[in-house]
Amino acid sequence: MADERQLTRRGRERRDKLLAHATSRFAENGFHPTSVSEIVDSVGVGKGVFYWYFESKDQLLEEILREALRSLRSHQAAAIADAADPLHRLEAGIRASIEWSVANTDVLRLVMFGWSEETFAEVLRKGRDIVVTDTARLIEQAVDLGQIMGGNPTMMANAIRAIIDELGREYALSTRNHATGSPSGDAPPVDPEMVETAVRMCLHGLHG
Amino acid sequence: MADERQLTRRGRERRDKLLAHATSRFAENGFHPTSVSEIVDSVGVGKGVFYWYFESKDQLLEEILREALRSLRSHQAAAIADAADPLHRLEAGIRASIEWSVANTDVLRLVMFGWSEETFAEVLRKGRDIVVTDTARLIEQAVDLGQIMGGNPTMMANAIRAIIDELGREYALSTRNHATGSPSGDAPPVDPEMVETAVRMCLHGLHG
DNA sequence: GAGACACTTGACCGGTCGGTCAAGAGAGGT
DNA sequence: ACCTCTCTTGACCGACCGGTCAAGTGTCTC
Repeated sequence: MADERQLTRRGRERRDKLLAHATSRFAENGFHPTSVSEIVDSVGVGKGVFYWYFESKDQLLEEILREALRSLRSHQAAAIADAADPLHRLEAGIRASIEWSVANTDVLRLVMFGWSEETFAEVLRKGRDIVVTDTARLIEQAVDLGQIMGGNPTMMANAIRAIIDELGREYALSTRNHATGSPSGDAPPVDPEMVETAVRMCLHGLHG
Repeated sequence: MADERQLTRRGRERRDKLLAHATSRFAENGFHPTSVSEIVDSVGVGKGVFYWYFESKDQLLEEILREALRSLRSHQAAAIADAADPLHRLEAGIRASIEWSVANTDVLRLVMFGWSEETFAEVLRKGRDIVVTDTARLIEQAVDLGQIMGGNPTMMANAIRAIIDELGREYALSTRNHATGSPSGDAPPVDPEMVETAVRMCLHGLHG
């Protein structure tokens, strides 16, 4: 598929359906073990359709990863809009990120995979840097206001992202309950204790 | 290869060499894109040799992952032996884990991959649970002694492991400098600021 | 030197996979 | 009715991959 094709509404719907099914199949079986034939079969179309909408299997995954970043950031942006000061914005961002992680466990698995191959790791690095920069900026502001102690903002932001990613995963990858079959958005329950622990660890560490 | 074969010294050396080369090739190219032929070629032996020492490509990766856990735990155990109280043991364990991560960036990439496929994720879950339980026990002890605030020890332990894993990765996966070519143990420099940030985030969070 | 056993070789096999393409089908516009 | 452009089909292809195996070679023991 060329960079940008003129899609009709029917076309856009097909494309989205392929994206959704691919995400769910990849998450369940792994990227390489899932063949393109498997994806198109699960949607019920011929193989050519896939290559009408996507350049290649790799490019499809790259798009899934990029779209995930876009979705996460917009979720964060919406969440921190109301908060007044940097510290509260940080906390709101943390909560929003956890919510997003729990709601997108499929994508989290793909992110894990992505880090294991250079092609995708490059995409993820760029995305990660953007999110970390966002957070680091908030940390700097909070430091300037004397709300928290100083330090290397980038590293601190990375630590926060780490907690979010991994605590989210505790409920995402540990149990094997990612979307079985069709990608129906079954809102998973967010464990409040987990969220509070994550927030507390980000803000106060072990000393609570 | 059967469960346990009687290996001569030469045999054990061959096996180790295959393990090391496989780890480095997997980390550089990804697990699936790296063929068994590529591995044996890089060692300079015939393909049959691989299947003399390992049951399958999958079983090889499982062994790499299990061995990684063993190595990490023994590194941790050695580090916390001297520390007197639980809190200092925690800190020593954190430092040891970061050192290990930075010294084993190749394996870290494989761990990322492992989470993306059920077969390997199962192995990783077991390993992760062991490490988390170790840490959670220390946290409980520290809480009992009033050294830190209470909470869900398992979740807190997960948060700590998260920080370690990810901050370690900042220097492992972000830059593309994993062992190029033969797996020569080139001790990488550990950034002291990174270690201190990680320790501080684990203990005190953003509030420093 | 003969036998036993650890190890090595590399051609070979069945199967799968990503990707192509010639041939059309649908749908809108005029 | 006819053209155009989006979309769909599915057989087909070349490449490659994990794994096998019959036929060896090296090395130790007695």
